[in-house]
Amino acid sequence: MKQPVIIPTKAPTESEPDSPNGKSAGPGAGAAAGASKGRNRPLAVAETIKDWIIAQSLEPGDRLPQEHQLIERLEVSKGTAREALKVMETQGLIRTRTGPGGGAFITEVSADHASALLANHFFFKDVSIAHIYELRIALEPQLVQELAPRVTNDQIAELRGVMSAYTRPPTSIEEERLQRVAELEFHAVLSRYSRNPVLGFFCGFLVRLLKDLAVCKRIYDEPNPELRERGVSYQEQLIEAFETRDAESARAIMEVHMRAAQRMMLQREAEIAKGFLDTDS
Amino acid sequence: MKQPVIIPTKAPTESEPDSPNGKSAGPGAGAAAGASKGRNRPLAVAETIKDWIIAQSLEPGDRLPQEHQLIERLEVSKGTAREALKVMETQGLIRTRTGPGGGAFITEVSADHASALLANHFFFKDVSIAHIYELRIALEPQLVQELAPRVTNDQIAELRGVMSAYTRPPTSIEEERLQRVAELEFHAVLSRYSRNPVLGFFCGFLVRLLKDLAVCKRIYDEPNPELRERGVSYQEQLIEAFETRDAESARAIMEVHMRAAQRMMLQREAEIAKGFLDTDS
DNA sequence: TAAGATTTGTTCGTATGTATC
DNA sequence: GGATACATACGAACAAATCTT
Repeated sequence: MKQPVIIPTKAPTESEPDSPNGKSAGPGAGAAAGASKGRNRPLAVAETIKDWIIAQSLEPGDRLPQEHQLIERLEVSKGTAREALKVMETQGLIRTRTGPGGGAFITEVSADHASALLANHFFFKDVSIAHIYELRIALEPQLVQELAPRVTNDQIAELRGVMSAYTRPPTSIEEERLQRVAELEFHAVLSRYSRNPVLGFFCGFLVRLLKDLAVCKRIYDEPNPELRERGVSYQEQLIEAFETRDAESARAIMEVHMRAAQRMMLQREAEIAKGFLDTDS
Repeated sequence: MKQPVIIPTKAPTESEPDSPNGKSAGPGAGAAAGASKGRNRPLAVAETIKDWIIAQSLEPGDRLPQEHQLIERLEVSKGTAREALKVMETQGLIRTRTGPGGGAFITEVSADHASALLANHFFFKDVSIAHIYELRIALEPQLVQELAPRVTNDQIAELRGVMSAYTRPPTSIEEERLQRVAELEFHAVLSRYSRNPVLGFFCGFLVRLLKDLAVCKRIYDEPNPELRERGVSYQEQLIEAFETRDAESARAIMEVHMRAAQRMMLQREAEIAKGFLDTDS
């Protein structure tokens, strides 16, 4: 029983009234409503198509009308229709295929795609390691607490599989870096198991943000055997708690783990910052 | 000191993973160089333009080259260039203006825009009131705890202004609904004050999600004087805690408030569901 | 107020690449 | 390999918006 909870709606267009001229109406205003004739911008066309999707309760996998049919029914040119489809493709709502039987198909917006779009929002902001860990400490214990009572044996096996990538000490710097990434993958997998889609997405996004940030700041460039060992130890404890379906202890383990990781990451960040000051310009 | 923390990244396309050039790629390098003819998709063009932005450290407000210049330098047709710009506009990275001195300008991706894009990801998922409140309980107390010691008098005044919209009992059903929305606005404003951009965004997004969901489920359609009074009372207490810069009590107040609101929303949700079962087919 | 310049926005006709049969 | 159906790409001409004079 699919329930579309959110009305997609809403183009970003007219956000800021920073231009003080009281220009009114124009094609920009209420374009989406009466898209039958005349002023049709691609965004309005995209909204109209979305309305169709909602009205007809189309689901992922369903196909949209063909390009030339869209052009007919929307009374727009090919270029405009293409731009509208491009908008929807960028939003992750459709995918197009060429060839017979091809066309635009509705797709679920994957977490990956949504993360990439969301990451743009933080591009010009100053996100720090501290910010991310503040949230991981608040959310990941909650995540494993809810997971523990209902985690399946298959899931536990998958987690063990991820862990197997870094149970052995690394033999090279490159392997060290890969192990760090795999360690983060453990948490990414955890977040995918969440029954709360929002919680799962938030946790997964934080991991992604951390990965970008860590790589960007080269925090993973140098070995840190202590962090690795403690990380593995905590994750093994967590698996044990999962096996006994012990929610409370899973939560406690994750909380301790997160706080320890936070301390170490911040310390490392500070060291690197100092290093830059010493050696750099 | 702006620090771009994230590599912007990532088209969803599955076809051609172009050259894995790092962030230090020059303007010339990239997709356009190799494929002057034939193989140039708008997405690749958009990525190339993003690479330019990074390489030249362009910031919000800066202007991109004009359309015809892009066409020249990228060796693509007008339609393709336009589609590429449309992609970036959809992602919220640029805004275009017509007329002399017009063109494509780099913009920060607003929280509103990012929220709208992210909401698409949850469109086909079953997000419930319970899911949202689980996260609000985890995050909003954290938010006000960090806010309390450093909240400004202006901010307190703004919060009072928002509250003034619903301190009086509503005189009509319509006013009742507007008051509920204003009450949510209180939390949206709070989230904007956060020094942690990720925490702020998460809290704001939850409010948005809740608003859509509540409207969708008609939870706000019927009066609920108890919820209103308790909400106002809690918010007044919170303002008091802000005035004394008491972080701990701000956190405690918000936690109690969130749990109370959760109980009431879930109860209301259940009632409505029952009502549907009774009256509906 | 009005005309002109500049730049994006839209449309159309046509050609080409690509996947299926 | 050929035919078909479909998206993808190109370029010229026109329309609309906005700034300047």
